[in-house]
Amino acid sequence: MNQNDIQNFLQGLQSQVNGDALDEVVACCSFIQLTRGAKLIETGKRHPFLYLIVQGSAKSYYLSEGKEVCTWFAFEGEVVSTMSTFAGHPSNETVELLEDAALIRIHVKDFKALSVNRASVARLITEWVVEHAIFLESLLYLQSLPVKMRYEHILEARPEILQRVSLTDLASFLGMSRESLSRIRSAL
Amino acid sequence: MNQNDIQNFLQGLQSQVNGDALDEVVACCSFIQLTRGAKLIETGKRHPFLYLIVQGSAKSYYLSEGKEVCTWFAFEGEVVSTMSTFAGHPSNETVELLEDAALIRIHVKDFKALSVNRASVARLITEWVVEHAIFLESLLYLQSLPVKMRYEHILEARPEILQRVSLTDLASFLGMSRESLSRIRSAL
DNA sequence: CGGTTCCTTTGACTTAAGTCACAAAGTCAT
DNA sequence: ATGACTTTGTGACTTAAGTCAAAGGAACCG
Repeated sequence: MNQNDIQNFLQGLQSQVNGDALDEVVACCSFIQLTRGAKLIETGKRHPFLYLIVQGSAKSYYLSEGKEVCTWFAFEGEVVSTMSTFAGHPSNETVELLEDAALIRIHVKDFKALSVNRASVARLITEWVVEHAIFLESLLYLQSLPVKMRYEHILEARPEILQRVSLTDLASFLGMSRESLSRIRSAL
Repeated sequence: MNQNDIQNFLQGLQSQVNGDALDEVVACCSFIQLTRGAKLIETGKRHPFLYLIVQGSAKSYYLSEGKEVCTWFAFEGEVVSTMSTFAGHPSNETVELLEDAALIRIHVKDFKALSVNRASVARLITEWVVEHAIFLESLLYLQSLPVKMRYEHILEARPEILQRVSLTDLASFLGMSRESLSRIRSAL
């Protein structure tokens, strides 16, 4: 994947960054390929990159009393980052690839620097962050439901997750035991 | 509270908005006073204002199966908004005053318009949203704990909440029944 | 191909937290 | 104060969901 491919991919995401600003964004992108299990972001470390998934999938999780608590999954076309990356804090979460993946990596510092002079880039950043915050609100809502309804909700809202994620990771994401998820699923 | 007072209050918040940009921000602020129970934002409505609490407190909640689920409390010096306000969507939540309050109201449209030419305002917006997103992450973590630990955590992290919020609202915020909270509390 | 190992299913039992019901204590207006 | 209303506390019981344990399946490797 070269600069041109990256540019096309970014354009496909329908952002409002165009023309010169887009060229400048592309200039802080690089294309990388990593294998299943690779960690994009690690708990406790500052991590200066954002990623865009071209191909593959990832999960984010933190450890609570030794157990993985999965907070989200990401697939093709989605932005992978944690709020810590934007804030410049050490990350609370680990982001790990579920499959071999092709990614566009963006250096946050460069990207933020661009936003100073390019209002369209600043807007893009705000838009991503607002979107992520709304997503987090939806997760809180999800967790407030009884477990069976959590599954039904995700079955409805993000059926693709069920195809690509292990029962163990999905159960952790839904905040229930693997056994409970297995039972809910077998009861159709 | 006049323009000058507003300016001083904003400066006290230590933002990086200064000089002319600050004057422009102040120009889209107005000062209002409302009584306990007033609703700053209502579920299902678009709401074009942000609020800064000068004096008083507020809670945000949504209804789930007829019951209030409280998502946060805000006190003096805090920004009150929902992500829907930033995104321009109808709100998922209702924000209601817990006490009579003095507030600075900011028109989001004006504020956003300012951010186009004032990078410092754009940064401030992003900063607020990032902060809110990190806060939402902490709520998700809170909800993943067993109920007793949730109470202990809040006792540790935000003891002022316990003084100013009813047991009913606190229980709803902590995702447990009033009875459970009452028992946890009486067991010290 | 057979043997590890990992992932999922199923069953029996436990437990954390909720519900229901009622009592006690506060708050407020007349 | 007195009574009406709201908020908080306690007890008995129920239930949703977790834990533990064992057994099938699928995928992985020499």
